[in-house]
Amino acid sequence: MKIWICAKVLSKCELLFLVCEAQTCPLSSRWEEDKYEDGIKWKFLEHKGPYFPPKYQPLPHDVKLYYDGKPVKLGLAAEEVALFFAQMLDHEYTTKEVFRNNFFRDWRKEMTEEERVLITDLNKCDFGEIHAMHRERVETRKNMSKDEKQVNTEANQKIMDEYGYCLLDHHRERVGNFKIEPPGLFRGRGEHPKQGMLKRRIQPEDVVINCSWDSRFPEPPAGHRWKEVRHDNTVTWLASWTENVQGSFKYVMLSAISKLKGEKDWEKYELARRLKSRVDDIRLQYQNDLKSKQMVTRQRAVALYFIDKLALRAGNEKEEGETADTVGCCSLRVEHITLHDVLDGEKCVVEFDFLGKDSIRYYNKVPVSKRVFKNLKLFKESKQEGDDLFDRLNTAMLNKHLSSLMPGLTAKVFRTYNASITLQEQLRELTSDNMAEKLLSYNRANRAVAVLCNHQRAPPKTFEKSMANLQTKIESCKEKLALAKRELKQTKEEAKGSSDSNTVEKKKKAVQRSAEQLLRMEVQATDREENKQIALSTSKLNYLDPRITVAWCKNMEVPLDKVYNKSLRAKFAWAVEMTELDFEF
DNA sequence: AGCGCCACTTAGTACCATCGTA
DNA sequence: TACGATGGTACTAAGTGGCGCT
Repeated sequence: MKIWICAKVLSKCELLFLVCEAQTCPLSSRWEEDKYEDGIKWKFLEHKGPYFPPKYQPLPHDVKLYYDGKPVKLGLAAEEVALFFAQMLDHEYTTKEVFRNNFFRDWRKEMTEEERVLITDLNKCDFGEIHAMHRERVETRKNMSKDEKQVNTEANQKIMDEYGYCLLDHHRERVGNFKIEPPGLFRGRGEHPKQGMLKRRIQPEDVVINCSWDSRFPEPPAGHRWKEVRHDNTVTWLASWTENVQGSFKYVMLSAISKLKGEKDWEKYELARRLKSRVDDIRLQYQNDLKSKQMVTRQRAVALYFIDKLALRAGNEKEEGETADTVGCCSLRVEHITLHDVLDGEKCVVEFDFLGKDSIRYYNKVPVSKRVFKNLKLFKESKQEGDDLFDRLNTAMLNKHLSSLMPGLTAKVFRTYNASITLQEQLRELTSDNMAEKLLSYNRANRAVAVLCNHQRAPPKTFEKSMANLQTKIESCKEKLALAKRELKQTKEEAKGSSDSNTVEKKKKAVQRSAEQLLRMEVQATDREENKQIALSTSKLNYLDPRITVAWCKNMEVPLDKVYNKSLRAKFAWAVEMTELDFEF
């Protein structure tokens, strides 16, 4: 167990104290149990360990690789890796030079001496037969009967029952990712230099187990041992291993609906709310710092301005050649921004164009203050492509400065703060009375946040088609409405003088119904069009204080399940329970 | 200050179950 | 009943940031 030095204890306690102080609503029941002393995450932890993927099933004897036109029956190890490649043949990945080279290098490592001598050129390998077999298997699986699918579902349920839960401080909690990642070919995002490399099969001997010393330890699979069983209650993971492609750690952790994760999430939003009360001062300060004599301070001020105004990520340094070339704020290079004295009638425009996390492109044209603009010119001066824009700054320095302004403050808190405050403000502006329109308002507010945070998605493959479908429906609904209106008019005339108001009422209702239906569909069409390339889920899940949404739903009389699905409601159970009507972020 | 290690959050996509519709 | 669209979930990569060491 670690020994905690005083300075750290103080800062953490201070933060916790401030967080509790800032909290406006009382915590109820499950969320109310006392906190452990600093750094301790649990007192008791018991679980079944991770679930290992099934071992490799050899190919049927008649399915072979062909090399240079001749059939080759590979040994088990090489065959498994060949199957990984064959399975991906429909994917663009397998045509990429880097992917192919990495794959081939790693594949050859799995070959026997004999195979390695024979197979020296990937282009001479014909995976056709293996690929066809794979396609067939996929097809068979797709065509399984209901009963067969049911058998699968039940088997999965059994695995879930056994491995999907743990005992943490007397509570039964769901485990998030209890399955060990199966072997395969590494699929990085963007132009990843390691794409195609073999991701090794994880053995129990690679896995470290973390649990209570006085719990029933998980059993390793028969004939195996764990790498280690430790009892570290300053961390939350149940099992961990090192992944071979990047050498990074992988963890089995609790699910997002667990108490532990929920509390952490709540603390995150409380921290962001604390920023709300300090942000004016902080902005004033970095505006001032733009004039500093110190270059570092000015760079820090401009970076902070970007992080605050544009919700850029911090931008840690990355090891060159190990990952795709992506950047965040502090790692921006001179080629990522273009300065326009005037652009489209606006002065001092900064044009951003770079790849961010997951190699998602960030493109934006932003008018900035003269002072920021002048500084940027200065930072770019006498530098060339490839040079850091903020050459005197890194995320550690930035965060150190931020934490001196407010305990616990780091760059990412600005994203949480700006996302949540944007949602709250947008909801105030956009709200209307009809249910469909209310939901559109909510989605628009959500969308404003997603745009701010640059949360993108690939347009759904069926987008154009389903849009067209919706349009035809709208057209036919329009006709229906017109017809209903005509009928109403006619009925009205016929009913003149007579006392048949009943039929008129009926027709009126029909018109109203059609009109509502049409509106609903038109709203839906708008919503979907605006959403084409924007992912709402990421901000909903990670950036928007759920209490804003819960309070809005209560105030607007919108059922919560219209905006939060079951898992979101579970994840944000704390907010559902504690949020009052007058909650303000 | 800089680095490596570690733990944890944030991210997009592939896949799957379910639903409404032809 | 078969089908495609849709929403939800599983998966795992890719970030952030703290900490201890040199």
